[in-house]
Amino acid sequence: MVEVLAAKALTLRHLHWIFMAEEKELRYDPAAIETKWQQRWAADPQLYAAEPTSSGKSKYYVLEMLPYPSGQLHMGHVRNYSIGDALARHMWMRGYNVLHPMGWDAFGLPAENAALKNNTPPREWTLANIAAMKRQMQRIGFSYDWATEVATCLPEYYRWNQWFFLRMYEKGLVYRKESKVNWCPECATVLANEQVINGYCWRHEETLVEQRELEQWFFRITAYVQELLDGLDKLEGWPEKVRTMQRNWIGRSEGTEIDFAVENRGEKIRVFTTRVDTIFGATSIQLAPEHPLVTALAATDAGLKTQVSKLIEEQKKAKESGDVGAIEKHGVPSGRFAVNPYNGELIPIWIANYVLMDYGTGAIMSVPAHDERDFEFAKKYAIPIREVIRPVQNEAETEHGAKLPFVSEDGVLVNSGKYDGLTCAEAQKRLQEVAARSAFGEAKVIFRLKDWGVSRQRYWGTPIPMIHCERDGLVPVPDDQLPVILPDKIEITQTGGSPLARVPEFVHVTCPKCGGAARRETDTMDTFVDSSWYFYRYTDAKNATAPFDPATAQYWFPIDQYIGGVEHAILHLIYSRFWTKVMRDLGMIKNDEPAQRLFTQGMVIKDGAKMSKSKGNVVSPDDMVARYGADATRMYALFAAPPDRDLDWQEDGVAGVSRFLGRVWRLAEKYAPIARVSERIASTGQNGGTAQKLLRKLHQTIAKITLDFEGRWHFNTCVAAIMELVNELQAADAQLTSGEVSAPVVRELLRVLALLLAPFAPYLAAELWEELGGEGPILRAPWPKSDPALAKEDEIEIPVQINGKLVALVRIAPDADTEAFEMAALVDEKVKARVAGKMIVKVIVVPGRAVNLVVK
RNA sequence: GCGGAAGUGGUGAAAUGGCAAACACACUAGCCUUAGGAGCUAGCGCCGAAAGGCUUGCGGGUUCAAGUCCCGCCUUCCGCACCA
Repeated sequence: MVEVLAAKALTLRHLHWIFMAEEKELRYDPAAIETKWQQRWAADPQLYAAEPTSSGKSKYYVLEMLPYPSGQLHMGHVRNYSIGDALARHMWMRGYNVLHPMGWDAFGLPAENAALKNNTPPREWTLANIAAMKRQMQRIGFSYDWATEVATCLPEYYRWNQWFFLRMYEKGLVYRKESKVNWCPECATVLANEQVINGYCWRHEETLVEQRELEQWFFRITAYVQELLDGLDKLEGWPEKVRTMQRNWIGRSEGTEIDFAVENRGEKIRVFTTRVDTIFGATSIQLAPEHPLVTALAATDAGLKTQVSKLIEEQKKAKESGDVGAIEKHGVPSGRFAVNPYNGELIPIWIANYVLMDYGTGAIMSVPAHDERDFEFAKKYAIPIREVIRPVQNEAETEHGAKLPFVSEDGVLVNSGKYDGLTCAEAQKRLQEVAARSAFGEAKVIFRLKDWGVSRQRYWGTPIPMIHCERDGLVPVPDDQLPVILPDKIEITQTGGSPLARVPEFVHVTCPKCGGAARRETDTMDTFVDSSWYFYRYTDAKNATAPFDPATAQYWFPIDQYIGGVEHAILHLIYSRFWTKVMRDLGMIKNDEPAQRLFTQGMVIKDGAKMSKSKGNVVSPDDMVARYGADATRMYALFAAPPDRDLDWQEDGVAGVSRFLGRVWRLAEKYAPIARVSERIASTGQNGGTAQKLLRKLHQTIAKITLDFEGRWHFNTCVAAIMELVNELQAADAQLTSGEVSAPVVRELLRVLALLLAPFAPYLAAELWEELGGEGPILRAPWPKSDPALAKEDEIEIPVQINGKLVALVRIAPDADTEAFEMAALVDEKVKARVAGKMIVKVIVVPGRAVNLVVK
């Protein structure tokens, strides 16, 4: 009895299976198609490999920013990589030698946090995440050459960070100095700026981050500051926004430094000003609370000391809360006076909380009449306000003086002794000359950009290859002892500075110079070091004797197209420009800049907000791929908005793209047999209007998409154009089925459709290509060429306007002459009716576009 | 405050100075059916029964013609900010 029931159940299940199988024939099944092709592609490691530099083809290096291996791709990645992948595939089809690599920015704090939380070693956690994300990328079908894969946490990679560090040390581009760092007392460790959120620790919402002085390693990026600034003008392939952000970050400022002697003391105060022309209006000197002179004065004055530490405290708090501009201006008089070198005037020296020690000289001359902040401060403390610049434009205003503070440089000097009457610009020049001649000042350019602090008191990063010896001081690790391996066995805790300092086997070494006992540096490098040169490593990823081969790098560089998020506009993109210049000066490369063109894609948002766990609006790529397929997911990412704009993720939209791909698939299923017939039966050459119409649309679509890839990158309209083409094919079902459209034309239509889809929906394109009997991988098939003759319309509809208002549409050949256009417009019934009884003053014909009648 | 970008249907959006709303989503109606996250057909900016009129943040301007160019303003987003 049991057996009978079992047999029956089996039969039903069997029937159901057959039934499902039949249904599958009619149904687009992305999972089946994509699994099949994923396996085939995985079995062909050469598919996405670049050819040797001797290939003779033009090279094209397309690069997407490498991800941090968090363990999960997010939609931002999918969008970024879908853009790059479409471009790479297109360039392959255009016959270029394409380098399209991927890697992992694998060092960083999250691995240590995960280690704490899950008791998993950072290395293990990171490598597992890399494996998981690589699987995701392969599932989506991105065309990376995995043979050049780079993971920055592996010794094969980070040994070259150390190597570069030593080369830069030799060139004086690495140095050590005391510096302020963010310190979380709860974590008992240093935090990166990004880990300080409104002055609080990112892990301890209630803990204020402190500033501490520590010995830190620095890269002398300021040695290249002017070149980094000037280079921006030449980076025409970079978004203006990014160039502007970098200019602001570099913050070049031209001005003058002037020494003010301190009355009754031997010292001088050096101030920086961009407005030396206003110096006769200086009615006080303002010092930063941490200025050395203030420290000296406070040392012998307990009362002053208390007040100054209050100012420092205020400044610190403001800095921590991230709202420095909102601080209430506050200061104390030092009781001392300074001498204005131009006129010998004695002016009081104050100490103010709005003056910063780390900009300029930490001291300013205060000119209340011509500076907003000085004005506010002078009002508060009743410091004299002396007007020394009068506006030139307005006579009436000049007589009574301008409204103060008058900050414009569009004026002439007054109350300035022999300089009266000069314009601001003239005065600046003259006053600088005088200062230089009398040796109390000079013209000076200062920058906001500071040297790059690279020390991190953390475990999961590149060990800094230096040794501290009591006899020999700082000793670099010799090249033949590289890499300094990051020890595996380590206990990660949240307390007590550099974790490496607690690994005795790591710390204790013999000094390479004297052979005596010495200690290793236990700080590791900022992870931005890793990402500053990784794209050079891709060109020669397996090199065990050098970071890369210069000749190979020279072939591939500069990167033709770099694609990533705008959040890297400053740090990563300045550091990697700096690194490129350093490598150039080391003689390793010839290019001055890493990337010819940069594209910054928009964010992926959902319900009007950036996707984030806390908002609960995260859409998982895995989920999308499982429901709609990889093709639909990535094609939606390109279709929903132009790539540079923010994209609002709407799942219904993905479903729509998936339905579209289903239509394409069914279309191919239906007509592929007809298309294949053409291989055996000669073309009759008899194609009616429908065939012509379809071919016209086809060639228009080719032209549109080709053009877009060449610069505009509006892939959303490319996808729309393919949809229009498919809609037309579908509307011509009767003619396609009946044979009215000949088999060779059907074949051509489907073949080109597959080619056009290849950059956007590579799985389906490969499937169609195979079904149509295409030769080799579609990726290597030549990109179709648009035939202008076939694309041309024989008749177009153009608007006829009367006084700029649309009144009729007339049909006419697009290449008809001006008279024909005018005639066509004038004979139209609607036009006649509107013109009747009036006078045509003028007829404007824009051939091929419009006719406008000016009528009275 | 400085710098940058953007404002178009119910939604995502499209439009070399020349028919505003292509392509899609959602919605409505109908058909088909293996009742599906399926397919097909049609409709779908606003007002209006229709004819027709109106419509690209607001106000000006240039032009035969402006979503597009120019001037002023408003709003939103992003970056920088007591930078001397």
